[in-house]
Formats: sequence, structure tokens, C-alpha cells
Amino acid sequence: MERECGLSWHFLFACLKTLPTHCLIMQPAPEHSESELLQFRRAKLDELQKRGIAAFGGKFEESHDPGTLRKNFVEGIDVKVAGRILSRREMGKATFFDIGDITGRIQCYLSKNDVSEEDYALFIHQIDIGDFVGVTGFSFITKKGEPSIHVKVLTPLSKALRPLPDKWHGVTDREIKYRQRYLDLISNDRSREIFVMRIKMVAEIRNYLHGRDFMEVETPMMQDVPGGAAARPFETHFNALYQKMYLRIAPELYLKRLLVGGFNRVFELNRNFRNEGVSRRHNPEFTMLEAYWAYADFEQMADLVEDMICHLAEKFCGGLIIEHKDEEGAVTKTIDLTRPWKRASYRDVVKAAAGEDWFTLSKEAKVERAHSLGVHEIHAGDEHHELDQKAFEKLVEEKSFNPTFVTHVPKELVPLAKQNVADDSVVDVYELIINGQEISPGYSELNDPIVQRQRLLDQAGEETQKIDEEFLLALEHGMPPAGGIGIGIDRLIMMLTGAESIRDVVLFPQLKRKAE
RNA sequence: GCGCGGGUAGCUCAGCGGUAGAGCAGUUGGCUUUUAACUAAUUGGUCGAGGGUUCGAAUCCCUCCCCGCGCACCA
Repeated sequence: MERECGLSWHFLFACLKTLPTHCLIMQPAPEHSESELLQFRRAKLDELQKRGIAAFGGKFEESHDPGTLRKNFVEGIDVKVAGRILSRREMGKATFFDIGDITGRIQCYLSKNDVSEEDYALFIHQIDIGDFVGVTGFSFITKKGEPSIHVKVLTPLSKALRPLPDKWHGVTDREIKYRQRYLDLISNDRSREIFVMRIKMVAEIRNYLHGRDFMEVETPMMQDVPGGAAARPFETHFNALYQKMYLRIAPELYLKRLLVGGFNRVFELNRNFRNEGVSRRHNPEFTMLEAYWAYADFEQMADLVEDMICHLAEKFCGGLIIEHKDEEGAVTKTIDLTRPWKRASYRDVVKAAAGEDWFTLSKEAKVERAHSLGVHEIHAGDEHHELDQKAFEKLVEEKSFNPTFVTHVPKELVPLAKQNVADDSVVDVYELIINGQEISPGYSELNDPIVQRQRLLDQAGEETQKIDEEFLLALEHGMPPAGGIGIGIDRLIMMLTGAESIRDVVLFPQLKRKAE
């Protein structure tokens, strides 16, 4: 006892004496000395290394993951498990501690009976919460019924020089959650669950489409002409070719080239980039699924999307009723995905929300009507289709939580879709609204190169967009009639997990650079 | 870009003109089935940055930085 005590004092004394110069060597220009907390951890690292222990470890052959072992627990078997120490309960001659990772956590028990006095002291004094360790021992259940590992050998695997966030509250500071996502993942169960769910869902979407004979392809993210959507692109410069390039705003025009090339069922599930503002619903780089199915139309695409989203909900959300909850666990919103989903035309849903006579009104009368319905972000100077669209967004989209396929949208809004045979002022498309947001558009794709050129020119007149001549050239070689969809994956995940911000479903959301 | 709210110890937060605080984490002890372990003592702060007002500023005022929410742009 006294020996141990004496050792520790000697050790502490030695550290305090040697630390200042050590810090200067490690950090060339610190503005002020490191906090005491960090100094202690550095000293522990030094001590481990002095004793010839590999503080940043190496190979450790685990028999189980921490969470998997706990889930499928079997008592009385030999186990080797590695993980980060997440908490610790010291009881004199024995210590309980939890190790964990993305799979979950498991409790470990280390007793002085099982290791030398020296090793136990090393564990107590040099190993911290936050360090990675490997444990070798056997599984058992404690008196209180907790599945645990009785540790026979403890192997330090990596020293953490900084402490973990609050063990109870985790990280709540949004800035730390986003900038240092790893801390959020280590300390917040909810964040971990959402990201694991996202990863599984994205994998399942790929499985689902592969199962229906869609081929996943990769098309350029750097494009000469950024097409396929109306959005401001990010610009970059290609040094070798000495030309300006753009990050893609959509893969659409390349996927259609593949339809021309005979790829009858293709999809791409990857990032798009749009140089627009960030918000709860917008991240400048976001994940989009686009799929094209030759000889299908927008209604078959709607069936496909409906089936796929229900499949995901049943597989990962326990059914078609999705409940969004607040931090106290109270249900704030319920989304009912029960099939069949509502389908209604754009004109009908706008009339239902803004009045039967809406489409007969003058611009001024539309603005007045909108104001009376509480919509103030609307201006008489806009074109009719813009006023209609504003009414749609504010009065229909933002208020629709259960799924609705809004069909037959005015053609001005969608230049890449086929016009309706009966009414050529609208196009054969749907916009799927769930959770107050557009989750997915689907088209009967326009494959007439002459009409396509004219529609792009009409739109370019307003938006000064460049026409992708290579795309039109491809269409002139003949593109099969096809249905196409896009699904905003981030928003889909928000809807299915109840995340309130896109930043809660994107691992590393874009943030402004922090000043030096 | 505009408006509102926020930035205090490693983390979670209180303080809002008069000596910078709590809990957890940390350090040193006690404790051999604990689990937000318990328990005693204790360390730790350019109060986001820079100016100003004041005898005195974390606190009031100005400028700037970052984060959140709303609006605008957009999916």
C-alpha cells in the first residue's frame, strides 16, 4: 500500500518537473500552456512508453464486437474484445468499466486477484476513460444481471490525449457535434442510431434496385456544362485542360446518355453540389438517387418509389407509421405511409388549398388571395406559374406530411419531362411530398430531341443557362421512352428517422471555416 | 445577404455592473459485483476576439468571428 502510494507521488513529481519542456518540444508555438488535463494525459503517455508499453498499440485479434457480444450474450465463454473505455467505476481492489464502439458497449470487470499489483496500478493510473484497450477474459453475468467480461489480460491499444465529453449529457453544442462528429458519435446514442440507420437504408436501397435489375453507374461529378436541374453550381478550374469546370448539380443528363447507350435500367446514388444557402433542409453537397427505367412512365416510377420507401420503413422503422419525437420522447409528428399513397394533380391540390377559382384569377387577385391565406412571400410582378408555384409550396407542400404524389405539374417548372398528350401545358411527372418537403420527383422523360432543345432554350432565356449540346446530340441518336426518378436521400432519411435537421443525417455537414 | 437567439472550466450549465460558480470529467485517498457507483479532499478560467463607457465590465455600448433558428435562394 505504502509502496504504491510512494511510487505515485514520485511519478507525479517527476511529471510535473519534466512537463513544461516536453510540451514545448511537442507544440512549437503554444500561446499559453496546455490545460492541466492535457498535461496529465501526456504524462501518462510518457510513463507507458517509459515502461516499454506500446501506447498506440497494434494488432489485436478480437473474438467479438462489444455491442454484438452484449446483444447475443453467452455466459462462460472465452472472449477477446477491443473498444474505447467509455466509463469507469473504481471500487478499491476491483474496477468495472465499459468499452464500446459503434456496435454498442459492454461492461468489463478487472480485479486485483487476476493481475499483478503493478499492472493493476498501471491500469488505475495510466489508463484513462477515452483510451482504446483490448480485453482478454471470459463472459459472465454480475449479481445485478449485467452481461460482463471478467478480464484476465488488459492490453492498452491507443492512448487518448484528450478527454471525452460529459458522460451523461454527451455533446449538445451543435458546433462541436458537427465539427467534431466523432465526439458526437462516441457520446450520443441518438446520433449513432441515426447514422447507423442511414447507412443500412442506403445499402438496402442499392439492394432493392439491384434486385430489380438496375445497374449502379458512376458519371462525372466534374462537368463542363452543369445541367439536369436549375441551381447555381460550384466552379472549379481544370489546370491541365486550362478550362473552367463545374461540380455537378445533377447526374441526369449523363444517365440519359446511358439510356441512349442501351443501359435500360440504371441508377446512381451519390453526391450533388448546389451553390445555395444552407438551412435545416439544405446542405450544399447532398446525396441524390437518380434511377432511369426504359419503357416505363412516371406512374410506374411512382409505384416503384412507393414500394421502395415502404420496404425501407417496414425493414428499419418497425412499420409504416413513422413517429417523430422531441428530446423528451413525446411524439411531435406522425407520418402514415400506409398504401396506397394519395395521388392528385397539381391543379387540383392548388385549387383545394387556394380556392376553386385560383387559376382564373389575375396576378393581383392571386397575391391578394395568398395574403388572405397567410402567404406573404409572393409578388404580383412574378409570372403566373411562379405565383402558382408559391401557392403550392406554402399552402400544399409545407402542410403535407403524409405522402402525396402531386402529378401533372406546369411544364415551365420541369423542362426535362414529357408533355401530357391531352394537355400540353403540363408534364407527365409526379412530385412526391412527405413530411412537408419534396422527397422525390419522377418523370416520363422527354426523349424528343427537337422539343427538348426548344424547352431548354425557353428556360435558358430566363436563367441564362448553357445548353448541353453533347446531351442533345445523344438524344438525336435516339433515347428510349423512359421513366426517371430522383430521391433526395438526406431528406428521406430525415423523414424516416425523425431528424429535424439535414445536419443530423449528414456525417460532416458543411460549416464555415473557423477563424484562426 | 437580412432579422432574432447563443458563445463562461475538458463537457453540461448557472451568474447578467462590485472577490468567476455548480455538476460531471481530472488529481490524491477510502472502498472486491458496480453501472449517472459511493465517499473525503483538491486542481482547473485571456467569461468567442478587439475597442469603448465606468472608480469598477462575464454583465452595459460598438465592431468583428463562429453556431443555431427564421426569411431569401433552392431540392
